[in-house]
Amino acid sequence: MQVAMAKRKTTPLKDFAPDGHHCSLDLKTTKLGMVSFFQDLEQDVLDEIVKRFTATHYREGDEIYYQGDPAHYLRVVVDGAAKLLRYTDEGKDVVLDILNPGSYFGSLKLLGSDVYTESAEAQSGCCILSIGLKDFREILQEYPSVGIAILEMSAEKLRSSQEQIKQLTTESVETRIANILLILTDKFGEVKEDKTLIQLPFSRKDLADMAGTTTESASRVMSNFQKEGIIETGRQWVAIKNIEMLRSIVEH
Amino acid sequence: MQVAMAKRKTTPLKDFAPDGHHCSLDLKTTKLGMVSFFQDLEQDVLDEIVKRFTATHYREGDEIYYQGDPAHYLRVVVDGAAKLLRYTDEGKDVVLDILNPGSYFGSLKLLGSDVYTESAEAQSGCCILSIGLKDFREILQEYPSVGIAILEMSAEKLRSSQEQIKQLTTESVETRIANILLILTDKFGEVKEDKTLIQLPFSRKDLADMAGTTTESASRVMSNFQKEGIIETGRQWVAIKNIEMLRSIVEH
DNA sequence: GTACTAAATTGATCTATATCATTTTGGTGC
DNA sequence: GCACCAAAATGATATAGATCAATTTAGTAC
Repeated sequence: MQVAMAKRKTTPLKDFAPDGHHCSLDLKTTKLGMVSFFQDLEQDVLDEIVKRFTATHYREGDEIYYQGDPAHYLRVVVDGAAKLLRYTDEGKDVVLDILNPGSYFGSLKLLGSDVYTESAEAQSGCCILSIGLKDFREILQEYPSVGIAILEMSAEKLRSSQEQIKQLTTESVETRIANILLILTDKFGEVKEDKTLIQLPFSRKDLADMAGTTTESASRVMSNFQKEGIIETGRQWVAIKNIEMLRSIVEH
Repeated sequence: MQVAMAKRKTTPLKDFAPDGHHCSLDLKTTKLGMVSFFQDLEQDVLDEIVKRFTATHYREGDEIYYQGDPAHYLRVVVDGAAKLLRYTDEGKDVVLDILNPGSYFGSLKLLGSDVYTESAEAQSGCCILSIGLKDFREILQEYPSVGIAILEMSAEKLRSSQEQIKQLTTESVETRIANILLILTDKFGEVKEDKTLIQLPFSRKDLADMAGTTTESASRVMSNFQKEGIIETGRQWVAIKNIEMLRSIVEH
């Protein structure tokens, strides 16, 4: 698709899960097995469970669900990235998380009904598996280990959300952004020769909405980081050149 | 204990769960039944489960556990209030939550070992039940409904934590404080003649650490609220006189 | 290569809130 | 009633980061 021979600078991001892409059953199984709450299961059990999931492909920017919608599904990212956000009345978006393959999201309201409290959107082209909550409840009852694993994952989510609260109330914008870059490197980093490319289309606005600041402030911080040789960046992409310096900004 | 006959102004807070107080078995059972993850169980099953919990009484200010400690217990507040917080290196505390009776806290790390990522402290004199994680795991395996209930409670915690993130990044200090007052009224409000007393000792510093601001700013906001007749307040206590005005501050 | 456009940058203010420094006061113990 | 003291309030000032307003530029399409 990309006739890469120009020396002209184009986006270094790969065009993953592009249009017309289809999530194969194989991919489904492999990826679902990766998700930690299924990782203890036998292969044949896993195969059975996979059948109960439906795969859907989304293009970058597609809405997966919208806050306020009735919540009937639990979802798992198998390829690409999804973003969880809250829109506020004043039009200020808050990005709660960017999910990498293996992460679950959606609802866990197994009894009674519920409504999504956040929206989900395809950050890149992505494949998402979904399962109805009734089906998932059956799985839980059959395989208690799944329940225990998901309980821990959800505790982990709470923890990282609390960490975010701490950061917002105690750290400067620069520190918060440095921290976000580290987290994204962990989740989406792809090591190139002399740098680590964050394999994810994301703009200054995304970054600002994650850090709880404005695009302008995010831009200023990123400009400085680039001047200091810590990162290399273009439109919608960032590569980390000196992760140690980022760490030292966050540490202290 | 309190020879209440003076017209002198004293703290309107009750001296609940005072020194030497002892949590009775009855209290344990009643209160534990209230906790939503046990509320579906039969009485005799509940009785069995209660036996596996240990009750401990803490005095106001006591440390329940400290961040970094190995995490072996799941706990439930049965009386009084406990505070979850993170201490930062620079000495800025962040209050993550104030827990009322019926709330659980501590660890849910059922496999492997873990370390507390926050500290817990008795906000008032309080009774706390605790159960070892191994025991709790057995309960989970025996009663799947408990697992499902706790999964939902933990999803709910995540949600309120995300709401906090939204507030921190989009709302003013005044709005955040108004919101905290509403939440505390919900959890600890006790209706008096013309006002609702928040039955909980908590200082401007606690409030500031909850709102992600400074004691001075919190104090200024509270002074204004008092001038406008929205609240009545003294040392370590607040009563709400006009909850509608608080709501309207938060709404818009 | 040229034209085009949304993303990103940069600069000049403005402002909410932090910070620093006192003073005042609520509540207790005597 | 009076003394005491930490909590709370208040005032003056500083500042990080928001806001407003242009430019510049990266990347795409042709």
